[in-house]
Amino acid sequence: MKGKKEIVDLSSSLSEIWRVLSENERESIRKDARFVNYRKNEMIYFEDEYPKDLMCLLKGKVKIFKSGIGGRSQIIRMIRPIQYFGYRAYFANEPYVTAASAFESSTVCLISMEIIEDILRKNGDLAMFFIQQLSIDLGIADQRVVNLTQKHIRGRLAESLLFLKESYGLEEDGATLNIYLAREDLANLSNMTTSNAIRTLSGFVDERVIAMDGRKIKIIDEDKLRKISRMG
Amino acid sequence: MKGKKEIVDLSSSLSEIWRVLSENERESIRKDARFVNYRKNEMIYFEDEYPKDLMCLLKGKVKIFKSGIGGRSQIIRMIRPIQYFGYRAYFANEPYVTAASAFESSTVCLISMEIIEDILRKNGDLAMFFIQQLSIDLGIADQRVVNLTQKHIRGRLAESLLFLKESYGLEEDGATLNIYLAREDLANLSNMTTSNAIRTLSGFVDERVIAMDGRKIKIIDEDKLRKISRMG
DNA sequence: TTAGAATCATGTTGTTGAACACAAAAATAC
DNA sequence: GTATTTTTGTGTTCAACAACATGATTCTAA
Repeated sequence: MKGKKEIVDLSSSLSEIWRVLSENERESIRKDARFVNYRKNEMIYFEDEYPKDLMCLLKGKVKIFKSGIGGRSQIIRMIRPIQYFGYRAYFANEPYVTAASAFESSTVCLISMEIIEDILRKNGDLAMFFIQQLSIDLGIADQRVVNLTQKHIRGRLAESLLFLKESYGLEEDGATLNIYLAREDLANLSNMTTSNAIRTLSGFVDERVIAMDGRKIKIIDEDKLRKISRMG
Repeated sequence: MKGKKEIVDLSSSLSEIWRVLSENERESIRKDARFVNYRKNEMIYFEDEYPKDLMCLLKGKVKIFKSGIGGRSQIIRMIRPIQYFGYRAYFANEPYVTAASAFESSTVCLISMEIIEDILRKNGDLAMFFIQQLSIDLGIADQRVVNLTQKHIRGRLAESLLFLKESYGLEEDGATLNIYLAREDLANLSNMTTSNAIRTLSGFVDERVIAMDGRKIKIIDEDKLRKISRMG
């Protein structure tokens, strides 16, 4: 019935929740699932909109951000493939308090939250999946409050670089971050101005902690980076 | 079987979860529920401990905090009676990343998390209760990241005062905050040093936004306080 | 019981350093 | 070749910190 372009294999794409579902449950999700492509920098949802769908990133990179005081934006989290997002606001019964945009060309699978809620009310394993995700994210958010408020500028930037490494990994050379961020995005991730991101990055290059080539960032001395992240 | 001192009525004390439970489920909770009193400033749990129990504050006030860089502590949230806490770490399968202490003499009801997990895997309503709580808290944490990092010192303090009003209400005079915090705690809540909390509070008194008498804080001009909180 | 000691919370001030705004140049992308 | 991004420099603001003063409370030993 739905478009024929869905070559995507749901069972492997949504693996984490697929595992815990019955055949019936899978069927109702199959019927509803939609796939949407977003171009680089395209908005996926906006602050204050009402959430309707669970989203699972299949391909690409997505940033979740908030516009703060004077429109200054703060990146809250970054999403990588096979991560779910967009469900918090629905569960809290609120409009989105964040916005999401495709950081690079991305594919997202959408599933109606109402269907998900129906299923999880009967399926304890699925309920536990969301409880666990939310609990992990809440722990990260609590840690982030302390990191962003108490660490100094170098520590915050070092931490962001390590976070990007954990999230998206490295390229074949085993050193270059597998994501190319504008200085401005790096700044929004680390709670600093673009100027300071640039200055501090240059500092790291001088100290031979990283190397840069345009937006490519190579981690030279990860131990030292960790030390900076802990101390400053 | 259990101590006779439990005059506490579980059905009204745990009302929010009690409503959604079957008689069987209630019985297994009744059998396990324990009541513990904590004196002012006594620790309830410590960072890095393993979580075992769901906690429900029945009486008193509790603060959840993290020790950050150089032992500087950051208050993450404040708990008021009939709020649940202590479950996040269990669900995330982690040791506590925060600590909790009684802010004043408090009574807590403890229920084994294993029992709770067993029940919620079969009871979709209970599962939704925790999903909703976690979702709300995660939204607050995201907002908090922006508030604490982007607002200026006056805005952060103003926000904390309004938060305390929302959380614990006012005394009979309709103006005095129904919680007496040390300047240090106020500072830890607002991400500033004790000196700055004192300085900024004095400023608010000069501007006739609040009045102070020791630890008592009277909100004189709530509109102005809101304006300060919004503007930064 | 009370004078004094010790401790802690509160309040004040000056200094220092960090981070920001602004501006303007250089490099790069489209 | 125009626009955007990146880079560097300068002056200013702001908040952390240290050092210190004061007052309240608790403890203790005569």
